[in-house]
Amino acid sequence: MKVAEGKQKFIHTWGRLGANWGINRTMASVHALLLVSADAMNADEIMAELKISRGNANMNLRELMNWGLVHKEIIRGDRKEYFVAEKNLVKVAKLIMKERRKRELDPIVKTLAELQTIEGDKKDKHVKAYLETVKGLKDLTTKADGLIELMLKADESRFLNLLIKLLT
Amino acid sequence: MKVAEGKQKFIHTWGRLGANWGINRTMASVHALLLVSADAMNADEIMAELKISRGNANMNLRELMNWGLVHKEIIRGDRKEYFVAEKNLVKVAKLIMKERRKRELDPIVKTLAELQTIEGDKKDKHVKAYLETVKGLKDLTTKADGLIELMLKADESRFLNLLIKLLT
DNA sequence: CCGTACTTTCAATTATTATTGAAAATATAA
DNA sequence: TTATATTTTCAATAATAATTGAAAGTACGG
Repeated sequence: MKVAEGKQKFIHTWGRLGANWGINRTMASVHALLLVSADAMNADEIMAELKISRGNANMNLRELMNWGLVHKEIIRGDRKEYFVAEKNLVKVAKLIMKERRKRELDPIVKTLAELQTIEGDKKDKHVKAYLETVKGLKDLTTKADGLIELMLKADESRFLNLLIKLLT
Repeated sequence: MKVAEGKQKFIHTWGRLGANWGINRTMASVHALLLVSADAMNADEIMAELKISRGNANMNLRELMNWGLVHKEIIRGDRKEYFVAEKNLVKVAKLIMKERRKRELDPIVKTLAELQTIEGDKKDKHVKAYLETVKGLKDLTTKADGLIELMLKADESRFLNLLIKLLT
């Protein structure tokens, strides 16, 4: 396989991956393109490479910057803005985890706590089924939150060592 | 808050959660409804409760069964089919992880291995950037796969102990 | 076997989400 | 400041995904 073909496939694969994870397909493609590019790229280059409109490129680049996955780079004597992706994929994974935790997990933990405060006969099987499910899910999200916290804090080698230890 | 209201909100919350995770909103709602219901429900009851069509209910129930999250229950002397959700949320989380690993992670690991086999000068910075990203992502997915494996294998208490140990 | 109650399928429709492109806003260099 | 290059916005449009509902398919009890 040639490099150009590999890049194409990589962009496609990452795009599909993103779509399964609540990330817009184009945003994931732009990210993939910048990840496999040696140099910073400007909007026109990205538009040409991915065959997308200026508005689309702009919007998705902004969103990638909001996630902290991409940043602007100024090149002296060039009016255009250039974009670079964070290439350390461990950092990338952590940024994504952090963002999703903030956007999704935190609000859910809060909602579940509210949902536990209902009036009604705790002996009634319907009330019981409800409360057990809500409690179970709250416990689970709390645990997931702890795991994410751990992954975000732990440095890579420690985390790897841990994994190895536990898998053997 | 009354139980009925709590149920409504729970179904809504779980539905939104699912949508962020590549699971169709209605499928998540049906799942939520069965999770908080004390008794098995038939198609008509589910349709009425969620205000969805028969076709929609049928399709999403089938998908939930494919995931192993819901199963049919036969009630003697009743021609209707009844549905029950697995209520143990740790089991539920494991089933979801298993299914998503199968559907997404496995194919990606395979693709990334292919993408590493390119022709070209490994000294060239473009080739280098490409290979480093692909390798980085492969390492990451392999690690993620190991973590999932661990979570699926480890019994709950061991996993909890581990977490506690590491968080303190 | 029937007749009937129920389930499944899927083409057509509706709802949702993503994308375009051109106008407005902004920034740069002279 | 002004002329111009570049970026941003957003209403209109296109693409995608979910939903309906009625017809076809199944299976149960007699």
